[in-house]
Amino acid sequence: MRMSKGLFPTLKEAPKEAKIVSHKLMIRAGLMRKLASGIYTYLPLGYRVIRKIENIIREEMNKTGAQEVLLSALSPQELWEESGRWEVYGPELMRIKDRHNRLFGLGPTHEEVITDLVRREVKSYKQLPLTLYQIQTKFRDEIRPRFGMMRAREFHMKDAYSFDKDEKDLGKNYKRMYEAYQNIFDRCGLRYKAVEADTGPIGGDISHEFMVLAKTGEDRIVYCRKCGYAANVNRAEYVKPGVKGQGSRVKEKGLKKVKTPGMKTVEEVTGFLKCKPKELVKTLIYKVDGIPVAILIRGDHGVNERRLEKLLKAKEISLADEKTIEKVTGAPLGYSGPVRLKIKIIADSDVAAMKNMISGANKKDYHLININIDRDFKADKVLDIRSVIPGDRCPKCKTKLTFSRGIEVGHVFKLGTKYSQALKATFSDEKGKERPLIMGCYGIGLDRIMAASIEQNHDGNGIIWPSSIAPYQVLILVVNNQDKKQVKLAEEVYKSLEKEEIEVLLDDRDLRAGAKFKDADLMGIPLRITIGNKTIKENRIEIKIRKTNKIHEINKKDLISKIRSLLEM
RNA sequence: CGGGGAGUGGCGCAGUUUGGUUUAGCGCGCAGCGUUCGGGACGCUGAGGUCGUGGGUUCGAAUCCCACCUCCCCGACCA
Repeated sequence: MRMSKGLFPTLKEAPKEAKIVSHKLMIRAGLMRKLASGIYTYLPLGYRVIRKIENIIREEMNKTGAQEVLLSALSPQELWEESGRWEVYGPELMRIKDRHNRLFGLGPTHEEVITDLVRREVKSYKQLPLTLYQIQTKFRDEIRPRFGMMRAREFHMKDAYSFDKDEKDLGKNYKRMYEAYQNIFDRCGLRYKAVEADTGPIGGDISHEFMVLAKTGEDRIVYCRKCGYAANVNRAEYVKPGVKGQGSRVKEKGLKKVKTPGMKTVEEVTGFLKCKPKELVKTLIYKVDGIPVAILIRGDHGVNERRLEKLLKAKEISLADEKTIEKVTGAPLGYSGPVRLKIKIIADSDVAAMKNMISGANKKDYHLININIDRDFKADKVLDIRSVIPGDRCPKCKTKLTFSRGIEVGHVFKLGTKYSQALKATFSDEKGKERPLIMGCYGIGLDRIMAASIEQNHDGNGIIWPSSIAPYQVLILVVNNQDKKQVKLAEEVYKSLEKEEIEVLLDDRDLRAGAKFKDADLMGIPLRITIGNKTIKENRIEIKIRKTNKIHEINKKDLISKIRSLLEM
């Protein structure tokens, strides 16, 4: 491609709305432009990257034996009602009406549509296992789109769905996909971790997220450097470091009620009472299988709901609504406390070790100070239910856990029969018995791979693409466009690369050399061939590696082989 | 949705506090001519703006008032 003939709009300055590097660089390098909040247009350069990523994914998916389909983005309300998600998904599901006033959802994910397809076409265990995938545009009306393509309302996703006759086969499929995902992210040149994850609104039992390690990531993860254990903090297991026997020696002070008008949150209360969050106890009212239970957790800790669910052997837990809280505590949200509470109380073990704690008084605008366990209230159970904190150790090998931030680029789930049961997608097994299909689902965000790659691979001058997803492999820069010799040589080199099917960009724009150099660095093409006076004089071709800044000067006849070997590095 | 900030040529900004001295300005970019040409050159000339939108106040509004729209940031069932 000749740059003089195409659209390559680079910018010296990024628009002020862009806050993180990948977003800034994607706009500056002319990969995309914003259309509306969370909605973007891909320019030629950006779309080439997306297609590169798409092809890597396609190749790896096909290797697993999965087949590619294309499902409609638009799907009828009735289908979503069958699964219950027309309600459950909430405002994040974009809905539109057709001219007959019939409602449609714009697909944020496609479990319903694929399950509908398969329930019509698959009748027998002989047709299983079956895995279908698609690479398609998705829509999610994000509560707050941000960071450019990182959290957009319209984005691109590969979603795969597996159908099996039993759990064992699902396990095999899950493993196959997990490995395919590793291949994909390896090939894209990302540094990532696969972590144990929560299943969220998609549902299912087991799931792993693939997290690209980056400071700007929205998720927090922990991992063990020694044994490789890794999990999202919201569900990470841990072993507490040895507890120092202090606390027991602290003298118990007298219980006191204090007025805290309008102070509800930990921040407000600690600010008002001039104390630290760790002296406070949060009394969270949960519904455990429908029954209200009070969970006591230290002010600076969070609840690991996954753990709680497991330890209580509960099917479903969730925070109670405000009405339930008022009924149970006799006070509005923000003033709950354990003293004289009539429901079951479960305390985190860190709370059990506290003395003279502060909590709500179960009365509006009042808190209690110097609360002590056993004296002022009794906990029905003491459990380790807080979420992981720095200092905690690996549940498998007891090494201290490392904290990091991650960008979720992929997620694999074992769904089980959640959707097949709701949509009555069944098959006949070997004995002729009708059973629901066992499902798995597997997603990858293409745009996020692109953004995450930039987060991990850039410098002060711009993007540094790994050659696997670079929009072009080589950029030829003509230093002086007026110099006929230079132009002629550049054309010659350009044509020889094109002939070899090396993806090449020729910067033949009528700009000064400096501007072209800046743009070349910004766009991050892995190899740059500079053709200037020096080239002509010395009769040697100069190749610069974007990543290392290393310059190779070679004879013209070795050009192609040198480029090939440099690209394979 | 709650809180904060911002909308002035394509991009980045000044001007708004105290309405008139601005014919609305600057840098970059864009067009033409000339000189230049290995890391965002220089000179001259020029094009491009309903100052987010709609009302209002006033002799006079980018500037004051009201309403709305858009964009960005922080937070969101953690009491």
